Amino acid sequence: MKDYIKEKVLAVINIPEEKIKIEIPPEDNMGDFSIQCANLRNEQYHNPLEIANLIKDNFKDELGYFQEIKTMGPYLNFYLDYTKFNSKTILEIESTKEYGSLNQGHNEALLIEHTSINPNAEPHIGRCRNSLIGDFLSNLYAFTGYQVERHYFINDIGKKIALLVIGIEKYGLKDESFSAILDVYVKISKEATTNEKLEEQAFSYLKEVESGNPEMINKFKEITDKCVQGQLKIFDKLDIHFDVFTHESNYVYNNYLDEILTKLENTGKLHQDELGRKYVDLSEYNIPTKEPVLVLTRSNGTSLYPMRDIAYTIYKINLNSKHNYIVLGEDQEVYMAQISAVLDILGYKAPELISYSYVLLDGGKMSTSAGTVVLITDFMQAVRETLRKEFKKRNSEVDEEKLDILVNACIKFTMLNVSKKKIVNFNLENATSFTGESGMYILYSIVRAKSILRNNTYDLTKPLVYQNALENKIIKELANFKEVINELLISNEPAHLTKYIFNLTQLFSKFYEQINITNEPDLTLKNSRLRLLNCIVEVLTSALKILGIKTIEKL
RNA sequence: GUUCUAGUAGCUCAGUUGGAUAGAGUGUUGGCCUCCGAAGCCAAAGGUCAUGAGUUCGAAUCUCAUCUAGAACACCA
Repeated sequence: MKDYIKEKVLAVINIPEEKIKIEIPPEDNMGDFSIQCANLRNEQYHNPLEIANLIKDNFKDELGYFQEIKTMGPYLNFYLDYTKFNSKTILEIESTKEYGSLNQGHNEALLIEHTSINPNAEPHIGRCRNSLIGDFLSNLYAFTGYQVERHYFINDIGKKIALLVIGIEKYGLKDESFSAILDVYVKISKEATTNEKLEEQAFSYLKEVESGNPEMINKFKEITDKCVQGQLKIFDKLDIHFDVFTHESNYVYNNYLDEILTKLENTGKLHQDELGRKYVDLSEYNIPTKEPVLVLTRSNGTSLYPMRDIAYTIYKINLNSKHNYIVLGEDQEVYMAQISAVLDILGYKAPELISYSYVLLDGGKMSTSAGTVVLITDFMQAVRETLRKEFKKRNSEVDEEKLDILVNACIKFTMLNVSKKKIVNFNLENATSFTGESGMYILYSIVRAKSILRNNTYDLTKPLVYQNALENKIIKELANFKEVINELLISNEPAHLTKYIFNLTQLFSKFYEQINITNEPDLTLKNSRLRLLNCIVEVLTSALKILGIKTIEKL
């Protein structure tokens, strides 16, 4: 509709297309679309009021979408002809398989890496922000017609893992569980702060891995794989899955790293300092580090993480150089700029970075050692208990399968409802509440709608009649879904989608209170309302699916 | 110290490329179940958009400065 208005305005006055901004007026009585004509001034047109009148008088609404076009000061307001617009929108939603998707991806492949948590850590709510945003993006791009491949990088070597291996050799494991491994890690890393010999031993283990000692390599792999299994179990509960796993160690005991170093050497950007460390000169890239370099190797010749990461990233770029995304915390922004610069030197285009801010716990930083951390499993448990209590209060029961869905809905909606760039101030009490702006409210509303749809039948061939301002408003919001999706592909901002979902749900709740459906005596009206209800459910279900939230039929 | 990000109602947050009277949720205070599921709906109160200047016909939005919080900046990953 906005394109239509734009096209017709351009036919009236001669101005650059990008100067025309179609807005949604703040009040319902101001129409459905508007143009602020002060923006259209140039050498030819001076007076906004005159411009508004000029367009109004010459606007050719060939398809008859508008019942009225009015000026209000410098504003030009367009009033939709709802009888036409409503039917058109409802029919489009009913006949489109995935309304909102315009197949923007044209079935092209898209690669995204997210989560990639260190094996020695259990996911907490801070880290899982990465997974939730990553999964949201994966779903969004899949919805819009991309063939999405989700990648997970397993950091199975490095000092921390070496320490873990040493710890298990020293203390053994009380059982095969993930938490048993984590216990050992906590113990050994504490010990390492006072015992310098442990660090030496760790480095010697790493050296053996890099020189290809198969026994040592296996030790590392075996332990980290167990860890990853533990992590994946947790993500499985969140309904988050991955397609491709890559071990960091792959890039260590073959010649891959040497090849990259040779290539870098040929560009003249690779240098070695007096301690024998190899580093890349990034002085041409304006990266805000004290020294404009990126160090790739230790003085003993073993690789540092950036070295392996570059190798891995090149592997990903070779798989997909066109649509390549990575989700990282804001603390990695400068690091990523360094990696991108090195890739640029080597002639590669770096993946597109999606970054997000920290999660603080009740205003303070989360710290594993201080115990001020909320593990995702504990968070899920807390939400589950709150839900159980609420069901009990209402003397109703809920099975575990439904609880799984509800818990996910609460967590995902809460976490994705804050803009990526904003720090989340996490408060368990707020996060587990589910009145108002919450996943529970959304799912509950859908259940109410579905219960009406279940108990009534409707006919898709009968004419559509709407005579209520609220219905007009809802249908306009449904049509807006396409634009929201388009905007998401640019902003990659999950909070925009949660706000849309909440807004539409709220409109539904008003509709539910104000307008009777089942008992409406006029069958045409009843049929039209049922079809509208069905469209609301369709759009909400699609939108929730992008957030990674499933819906339920009954509570 | 340098660079980046943020600061909007008691609390948690929206506010799209500058545009009409700054919006939600939550909490508070009232009201609404004989009626499609009250985990809901309606209403009221609640604001120096951190502060100060500037640009503009017009600023929560752009620029500069200051304050506050967070992050990054060479052998951690």
